[in-house]
Amino acid sequence: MALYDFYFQQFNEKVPLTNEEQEQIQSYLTLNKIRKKQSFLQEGEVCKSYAFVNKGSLRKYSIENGNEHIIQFAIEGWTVGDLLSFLSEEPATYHIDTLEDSELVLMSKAAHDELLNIQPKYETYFRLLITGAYIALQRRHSFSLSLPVEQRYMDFVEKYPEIVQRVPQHMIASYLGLTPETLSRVRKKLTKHK
Amino acid sequence: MALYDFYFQQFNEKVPLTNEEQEQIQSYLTLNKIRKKQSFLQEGEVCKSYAFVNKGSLRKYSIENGNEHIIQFAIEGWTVGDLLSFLSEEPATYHIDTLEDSELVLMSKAAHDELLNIQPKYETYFRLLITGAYIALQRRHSFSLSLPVEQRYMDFVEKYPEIVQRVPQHMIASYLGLTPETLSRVRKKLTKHK
DNA sequence: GGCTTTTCTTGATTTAAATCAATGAAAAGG
DNA sequence: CCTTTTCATTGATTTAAATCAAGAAAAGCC
Repeated sequence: MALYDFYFQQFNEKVPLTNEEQEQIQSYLTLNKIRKKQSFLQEGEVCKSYAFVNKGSLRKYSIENGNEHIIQFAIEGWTVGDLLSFLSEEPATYHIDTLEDSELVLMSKAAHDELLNIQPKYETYFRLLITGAYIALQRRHSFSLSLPVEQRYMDFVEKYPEIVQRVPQHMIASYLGLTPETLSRVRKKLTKHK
Repeated sequence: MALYDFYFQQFNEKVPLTNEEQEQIQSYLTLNKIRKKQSFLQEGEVCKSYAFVNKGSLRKYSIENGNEHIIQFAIEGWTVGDLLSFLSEEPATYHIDTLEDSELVLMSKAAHDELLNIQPKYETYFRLLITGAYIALQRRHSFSLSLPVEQRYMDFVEKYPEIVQRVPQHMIASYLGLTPETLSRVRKKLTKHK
């Protein structure tokens, strides 16, 4: 079915699959539609599925005494979930919800475990997925330690121009660890010097 | 040989190996001794090997206009390397050097690639290694966005008491994204309220 | 042991960002 | 369409941490 085309397009870029393998893996996937501003995962619940974003956008965040801190955005082609909760089946420490009407391709924990056992290419795909995420996160953390706010914002705009278009500014501020007011002032300064 | 015992002890905790498998993997490893304060990797070089710390300690850091920012410490049982550089064979963006006399178990890129192809258990080991590192980094990044300095320092002390003993305080400050002066004052405040 | 270097602490001052407060603009929703 | 939220900007003030500066303590080395 065309429903999983995008998922397998991304998969094949990492690990090429035969048609049979693709059908095998597809049988473990389910589709899930969620409307805008609905919760996909709440802190304290177990993250039962890992999600690939077919359509729409989500945010992952933590809440620390009333303040939301956005950890990650996910748009089409990205995956999202609370990995620790998913793998260990312990309560999640993050919240995940949709920013727009979304369509998710879900891999349940049971499906994930079984595929790891029976389909080496799935393990390779997952390894590459996590490796990429780790490298990106390390870069991001490193930047947040060493670069001034202006450069961190410019880097974000350059790297994720689509997210800048689709996500409210105050959420990007939260992602960068700033208040909305500060980001507004940073932007003002940057447009002046351009 | 006993030289690799500690490496395989850690490996077996993630993925149990038979003696034959262990010997097979061992034939791809090399041992490396480095004296205190020597470089293991410099920015701009390609990270030719990923290192497991048998003995000693290292730090990974970036330099941004003269300022060092410590990304990671590695003591016995940890692994360290510039993962992006290692996998892509592009120039490293990080520096890595020893803090004490150290002994490293090295896996070269060629060995890594070959083992991934011929020994599924090595792939599983590596997947679990990176998965753990990713989860830990996400937690750390999340804390650095949301927790006040005091709690971040307490969390560090609780999680890595050994590193606190062995590493100069100003490097811990750098790891936490603080100046040495600020960390000194944070510590003073914490001992008072205890 | 004494000398040098590194590390840590403390104080005074500056600076960057948060907070507080208000207004205007845009988007969402009936 | 109008009303209500949500969102972005701007200004004034406060606050936390960086910076600047100096001295004390500890560690490393001939």
